[in-house]
This record gives sequence, C-alpha cells and structure tokens, in this order.
Amino acid sequence: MNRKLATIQDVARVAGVSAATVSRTLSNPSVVAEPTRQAVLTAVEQTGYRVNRTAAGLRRQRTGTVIALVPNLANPFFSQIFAALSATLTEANYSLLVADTQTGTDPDAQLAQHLGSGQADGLILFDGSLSTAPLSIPGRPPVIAACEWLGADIPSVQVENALGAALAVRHLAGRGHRAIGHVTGPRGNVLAESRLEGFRRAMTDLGLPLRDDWIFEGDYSMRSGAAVASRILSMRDRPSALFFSSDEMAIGFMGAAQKAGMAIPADMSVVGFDNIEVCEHLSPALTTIRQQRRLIGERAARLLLAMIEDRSHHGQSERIPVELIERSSTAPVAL
Amino acid sequence: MNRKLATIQDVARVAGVSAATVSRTLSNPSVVAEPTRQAVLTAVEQTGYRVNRTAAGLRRQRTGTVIALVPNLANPFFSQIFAALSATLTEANYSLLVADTQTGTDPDAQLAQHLGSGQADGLILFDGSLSTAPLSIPGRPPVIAACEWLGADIPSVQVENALGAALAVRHLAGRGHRAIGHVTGPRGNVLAESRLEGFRRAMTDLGLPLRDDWIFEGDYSMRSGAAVASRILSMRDRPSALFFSSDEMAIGFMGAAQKAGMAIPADMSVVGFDNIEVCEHLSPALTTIRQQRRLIGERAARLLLAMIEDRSHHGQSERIPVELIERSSTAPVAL
DNA sequence: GCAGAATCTGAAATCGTTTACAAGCCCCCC
DNA sequence: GGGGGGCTTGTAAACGATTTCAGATTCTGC
Repeated sequence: MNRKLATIQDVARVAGVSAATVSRTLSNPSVVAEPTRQAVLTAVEQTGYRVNRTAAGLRRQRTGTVIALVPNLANPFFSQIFAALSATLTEANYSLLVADTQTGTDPDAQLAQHLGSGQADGLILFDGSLSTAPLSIPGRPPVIAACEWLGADIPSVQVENALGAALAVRHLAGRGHRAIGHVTGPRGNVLAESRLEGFRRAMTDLGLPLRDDWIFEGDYSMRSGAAVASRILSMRDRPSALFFSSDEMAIGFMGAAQKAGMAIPADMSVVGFDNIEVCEHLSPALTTIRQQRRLIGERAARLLLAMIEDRSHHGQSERIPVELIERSSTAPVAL
Repeated sequence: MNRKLATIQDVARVAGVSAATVSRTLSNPSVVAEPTRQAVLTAVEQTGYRVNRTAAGLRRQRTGTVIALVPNLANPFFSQIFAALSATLTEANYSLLVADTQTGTDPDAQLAQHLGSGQADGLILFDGSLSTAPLSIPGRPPVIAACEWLGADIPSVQVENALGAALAVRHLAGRGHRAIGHVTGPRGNVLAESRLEGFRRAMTDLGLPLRDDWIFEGDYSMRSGAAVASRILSMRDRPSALFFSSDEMAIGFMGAAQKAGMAIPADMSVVGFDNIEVCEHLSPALTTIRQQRRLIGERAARLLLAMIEDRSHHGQSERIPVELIERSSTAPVAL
C-alpha cells in the first residue's frame, strides 16, 4: 500500500489556496473566481483527489447511502428491483447498500442498528415481517416499505396483489374452469395472505367452489411447487387448474408434474405470479400475473428520495398495477 | 422528524462519565471498571444509542463497507453470490454496497471514484472489462476480481471455465456426438473467451471437427439463446449437440426449439453452464456445468477480508472447481 | 508508611470535510 | 475622500466518534 489518499489539504497546498476554497470549487464553483477555480481544478487533477465521502458525510449530516433490507438476498426476484433502485439512486448521487434480514442477528435488532447508526439517509424494507418497534427511535432516517408492507403509517410501494389473484381466477373461469386450486406463499407472509384473500374473494364472486383441500401452502420456492405436484398427483379428485402465488412454485410444479406424465395445459392449467424472465421460455410458456419489478424499484427510490429531500417521514404510497400475461400453460377445461 | 439520534455525548451525560469512557465501554469493555461499565450500558439502553458509523469510520480509517461492482445488477446470476458475500461480510461486521458499472457515468470513472473516495475498505470487481488504470491511484483500498478477472496482479476468485467446457464436450462425445456446436457469450468477455478456448481445445483433443458455422455468438441472455434456435432450425446441416456458455441461453434455445417442434434431447442434446436453480425443474431438466456461486461469494469475501486485515494488495487467488450435472437434456446421438 | 506499579478515567487531539463568519480588496458614487 | 456594497478568500468551528497521554486513585510489597 503506497501512501495515503490525497486529502483536500494536499490539493489546497498544491493550488496555493485554503481548503475552504477547494471545497467551494468542488461543490459550489460559481462563488470562486475563475483563475482560482482553474488552479484548484488543476491541482485536483494532479493529485487525483476525490472528496472523502466519510468526512463529507459527517460534516453535512447525510451519507448519500440508502439501505435495502431484503428477506433473502439469494432470491433472484430482487435482481431487477435492485437494478432499477441502483439506477435511480445513482442518478441522484446515492449509493445502494443491501442487507439480508435473515443473516446475522435478529432481524429487528438489525433494523434498529441500521436506523440508529446514521449509516444511511433512508431505508427500503422489503420484509413485511419486521417489527415496527425500532421505527420509534428519535432522529431516525425516513423509511419506506416495498413489495411487502408493515403498517399504515409507513409509506409503501405495493403491487395490486388481490387484483392479480382475481385476474388469474377470472382468466381460468373464463376458460370454463370451476375446479381451481391455489398454492399460497408461506403462512403469515403479507403477500401470500392478500393473494389468498384475492383468490377467495374472486372465487366466491364468480360462484365457484372454494375447497380447502385445494389450497396448498408453499414457500415461493420451486421445490415447494414440486412438492405440491406430488400431492396433487396422489389425489383422486383434482382441480383442473392451479393458481400459484409465485412463478417459481408454478415452475417447480410444472417440472415435477410433466416428469410424472401430466400434460400441461391439457390435464392442468397453471397460472403463476411475477412474470419472471424465464416464464416466456418454458415449455409450455407460463401464463402469469405480471409484476413490474423495475417499476417497483424506480418508484421506491423516487419515493424515498423525495422523503429524504423533505426531511419527512411521510410520503405518497403507490400501487403498481398488475396485468395477466396469457401464454400456453392455460387452456379451456377438458370436458 | 423528531430530534436527532443520540450521540456519545448524550450517553456520557446520562451516565455521568466522559465520552472516552463510553467509547471504551463499547469497543474495549475490559479496560473499564465494572460499575462504570454498568452505568454506561444502562445509559446506552436508555438513550437508544448506537455508534455513528460515519464518525467512527472517519476516526479509525476504515468504513466497514465493501463494494461489489457488477456489470449488470439485474442479472440474477449474482443473487446467490451476493447472499454469500453478505453473509460472510456480516459475520465480520462489514456491510455490502452494490453498484452497477453500466449505470451512470463511464465505468472506469466510477471505479476510480469508488477507489478514491474512501467509501469502502475494499472492492470486488465482477466486471472483467474494467480498465486497470484507476488501480494505480496511491492509497487505494485492496481490490480483487471475482468470476471475471483483469490481470495477473490483481488477486481473483475464478471458476475453472476451460475445464467446464471440456467436461461438457467430453460428456457429449461420450454419448457418441461428433457434431457439437457452441454458443458463446459476448465476444471479448473473458469468460466467453476461455470457455470457447476450452471448447476448442477439448474438441481437437478428442479429434472432433471444429466448424466455425457451428459456433454462435450470444450474450448470455435467454433471448439470444432463442435467436440461436431459429438460426439452427434453418440450417440444413446441423450439429447434434450444443454447448451453451450460460444456462440462460440454453433455456432460451430449448424454449424456442421445442416450440418449433424440435425434440430435446432426441433431436438435439443441450448442455448449459452455471447450474442456475431452474435447470432442474425444466422439461427436460438441463444438463449443465455447475458453478458454485455461493462458494464464489464466500471465498471472494474471505480473500478480500484477509487483504483488508493485512493492509495488503496481494492475496492468494483461488479457483473454484466445476462439475458436470447430468440431467435429461442430453442423450446418446441418434443414428 | 512509602515507592512504584497497576488500574481507571478524562482532556484534548485527531480523522477530512463543510460552512458561518469575518476580513480584505476593489469599485462606485455621492 | 470616504462609506457602502460586491466579490473572493481564509480562519476556525463544527460533525461524532476514537485514542493518546497524563493525571488520579488504589494496590502491592517491603
């Protein structure tokens, strides 16, 4: 390791001015005289100086960092969201710090830590199971929820989950299906619950039978979808269509079911939720509810940035619309 | 926004001690007397104090942050790597900052910025196309490359790419295939090049014909795999097997090919690269080269942490082994 | 009972910026 | 010629921690 990074003092010395002038040249050039400005810029070039974000962050009370707290970093669902978040934040000169609520200590302690350590100017929570207790600490930065949500008083960016479920049901019903089953996310998860609720309501609204033994609990993973397949295959009285609370589960189901000789959509129509990229490339291509992940990320970033700007804990929650993408995994019911 | 976050001074006041003592209690408890320690801890509890990472970072010259610089955050390939990185870093009390080289300004300027701003104690570069020029700035933190690589003098964690390609070729050759094609990643990408090189060498070693018109350029995406399908379908003289430089491309190919009526593996054997989660759930399940992404993340984190610890720019590069996972997308060649 | 060591604590310097304040300078106009 | 007002610039005080150094106190052994 050579020496140390150049500091503002180094630049000041080289340019023959004070540190204050260097700082001004960099952050508010219009107030410094042209020749001085040039001298400073040359010195900056020469020394390779860049402002130390830590020091600057300490002085102005902002770090230029936003934390995204997700329940599971390994979940590829977040990739696109991160990309959009990062793009929008970068535009506004912010950095994105990611953390996983499931690693390390207790999730709520982690939230408290992130809130209290002045490490970020704002937080985006993607985990609806976090406690709201840490949010009461005084002087904390603004916080929003995205995808999942925590309570009415924290602004959020959500998707029309119940509507998505209804779209799926209506699509299937429109093709003559009456025996429709549903595979939920993990019990207690807010998304799982509202999609289930949407499913139930849509079924009743359409006068279709709601059978408890056709409602399966999954955990959003492909594996859990595959597990449902074996349960379904062993049933005498099966639904003719299944609506899954995630594409992953639908994919896991289709893989296992096809391997066991079930034809999709001939023997079973399948609808997923999310519209992850692979859906379109499967055989058969998966009919699903599109959730615009890039939009979620972008809107969340904008919402949070606005709150940071306003030094406010309140903001305009948003709902991202969903739509059904019809592909080849659904067909009219066999007679 | 209520008031402000509690500072060490607040705690000191409440506990009736000096700030120095509070600091010691928190970072080096053994040197402070038991009753004082208790008083401080109670005061900490009472005020909800957490040490301000920015201030602490400024004083000790370390931020407790590591930056991962990736070519495309939206690529789900990185999810598992991030998860492992984050887990390992969290264990060592570091945070993970992610940034995308493709967003914002010129990638190299971005690298220079991250290196010079003292924002992180270390960087992990996942983008092999970055210039090494910024790495010469004095006082910069340690840097490693992962997956892709930049030059001999920067430590890296790599996968046995050429070997992976060879495994794929041998697997196919072992099933009687002689007409084997390859779909590469984007020209110039180091991974694409070394897998292509591995493919070529393995083919010649086995005495199989290397035909340029059976080498297709892709960009790792499903879409590009699908594009290859239409080209292949229009060919009179086709290979009987294809090795893809990414699972995504293989998936895109299979989807498009199957839709066009091609049977896999009967009409075409397919091997991917990566072993992303969905491979196992496809129909047919995709034979592929397994790349242990969690291991990459973990090793990269450990390597970088060791270098940070040692204040060194040098470290022990690692190679992660690969293995072929045989599934159902490959079959003996049809006679 | 006292020197010297051991233990504990606080004052103050420091990390690298930003920014309020004041001072210097030049110009203009009465 | 002097007062007032713009421009520029520098000085110095923050920001909130950590850590060195030294002082105060207690302990130990003779």
